[in-house]
Amino acid sequence: MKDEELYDLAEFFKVFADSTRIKIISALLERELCVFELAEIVGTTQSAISHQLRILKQSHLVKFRREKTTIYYSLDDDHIKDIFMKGREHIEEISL
Amino acid sequence: MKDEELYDLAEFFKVFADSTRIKIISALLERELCVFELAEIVGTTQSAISHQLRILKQSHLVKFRREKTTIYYSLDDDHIKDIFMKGREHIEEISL
DNA sequence: TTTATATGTGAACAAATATTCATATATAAG
DNA sequence: CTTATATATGAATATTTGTTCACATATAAA
Repeated sequence: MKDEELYDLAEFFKVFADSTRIKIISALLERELCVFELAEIVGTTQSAISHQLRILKQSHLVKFRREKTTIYYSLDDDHIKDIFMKGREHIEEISL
Repeated sequence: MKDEELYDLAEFFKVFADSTRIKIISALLERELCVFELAEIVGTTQSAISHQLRILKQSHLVKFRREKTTIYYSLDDDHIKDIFMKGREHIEEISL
């Protein structure tokens, strides 16, 4: 595998490697949510969420739809859930 | 899911989120390797590899066995390969 | 015990990154 | 056009993190 591909792969995993973003992903596993709701659930500011959503969009982890002034975000891809779950499994197993 | 679990999950993904470590993981998908070999393959110093291997050990991503003065590292868990592969699939799909 | 080889580690520096704050933009309603 | 609401963004700051360098440790052979 080429160095460049491996670099991109590391960049991709960086997106999961932050607790704010992983909380956003976790919340979106349940249902689509707007920025305001995400801020409440995650427990941070609207601005912080918006910054992180930009990263999640750029990495194609979330998609969104607009409804009047509200923008609803949801997970873009089934791989996201798969990877999230595999991570959970690993953590469960090592803590047995 | 609890905040603490989500925090741990983000910590876990941080391990994949660095190009040196992902190169180490990629190399170990093929076969077990010693520190010196890893340094050559990855293209960095023995010290840098050793530092990163410590992180990989702490996260239970690699295991090792000693043979005289040489220490051979290998992947510890099938989840590692699964997660690696899912990441690859995602990247392939978004670049189509 | 001395020497050689392989690996581990602490401190320091540089680079990357998340949040905060203030402000900007976008959409819809009046 | 003005106002209200929801979201986005730029700059600054603080924190985290990876590598380098020098040195320490571990194992085995002489």
